[in-house]
Amino acid sequence: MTASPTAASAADWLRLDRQICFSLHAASRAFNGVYRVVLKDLGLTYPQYLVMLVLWEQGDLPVKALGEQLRLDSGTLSPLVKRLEAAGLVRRERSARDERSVQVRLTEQGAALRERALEVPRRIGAATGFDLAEIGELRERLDRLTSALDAAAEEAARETR
Amino acid sequence: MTASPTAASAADWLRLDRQICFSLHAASRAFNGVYRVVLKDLGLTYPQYLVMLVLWEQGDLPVKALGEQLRLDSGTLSPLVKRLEAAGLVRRERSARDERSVQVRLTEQGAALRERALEVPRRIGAATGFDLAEIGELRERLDRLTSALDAAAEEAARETR
DNA sequence: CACAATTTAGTTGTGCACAACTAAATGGCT
DNA sequence: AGCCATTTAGTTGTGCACAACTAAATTGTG
Repeated sequence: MTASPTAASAADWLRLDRQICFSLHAASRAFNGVYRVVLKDLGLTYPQYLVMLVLWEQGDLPVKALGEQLRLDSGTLSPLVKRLEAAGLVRRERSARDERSVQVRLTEQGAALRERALEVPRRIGAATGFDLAEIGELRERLDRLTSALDAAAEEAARETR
Repeated sequence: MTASPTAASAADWLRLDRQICFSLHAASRAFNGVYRVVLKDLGLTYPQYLVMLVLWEQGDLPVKALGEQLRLDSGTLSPLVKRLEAAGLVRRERSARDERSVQVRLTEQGAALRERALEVPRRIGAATGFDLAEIGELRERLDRLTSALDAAAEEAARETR
């Protein structure tokens, strides 16, 4: 198996895999890191900021809808939203019509926080040196990658079954 | 930039921020997800796989060097490496020359796992539909983003001090 | 109507990321 | 030599991600 072409190219792929895995992993953590610093002033973590962004944009939503928007399940969202509630930014209210559903509502304080959050993208964007076109292109590529990966996960899971 | 700069453009940036934040966050988790499925056979998590990739490529390393390669600190690596040890894939040995340092060594079993891991990149890569050039380009962009973000985090941290 | 299947949140347990801290060994400096 | 700063791992605590599970309400079907 030493000098055979299959083994060599498989090893090359392993090296490439290390590179791309690492790049994405590092980028994600770097992103998280810079937001952590900027969001510290607002008292938000990065995932909490994502939730607030959705609420600011779309108004009050049930946990279910939040999870769909952000692709997060209740195991992640339930405690996160509770922490937002503890911070006084949202209220959780059982829907009267469907008692299974919990509506997440911005409080005055939560809505007001948006004003301060308007600063955030400027502080990030300005410093990264990426212009709008580049951001858009990167985003398009990442979304394409995500779709492909989701499909691949489906495929891989099917193989295992 | 539009003619009316302040409120409208800040809100626009907030919306863009939501989009790019979400795209990267989602891509990272999708990546994690597809690897989770594929790595299940090997009994590895994604970060554990990253550590093993470095060890396969570069041989035994102290925890310090692993952390530098992967930009992970001891708070993450110490328990992770312990779990790899518990799985029989590595041994941890205090260096005789410098008793502060802990050398992470592949066991026979750990080295042997590489053979099975050679399958992994093919299973991922084939399914994503990205060719080598695209992977390279994406990687270059992500690395540039990471550098910029690291610099931005430095900058932001300096502002706060 | 009765009851099984589905939907919606929440809980529990495992692992990762990171900040803040501790402990021990080392190296440098006077 | 003596001491202090640095280096290297490890520990503790908080929060996120996700799998597997539970509980309760709702919906669909015979």
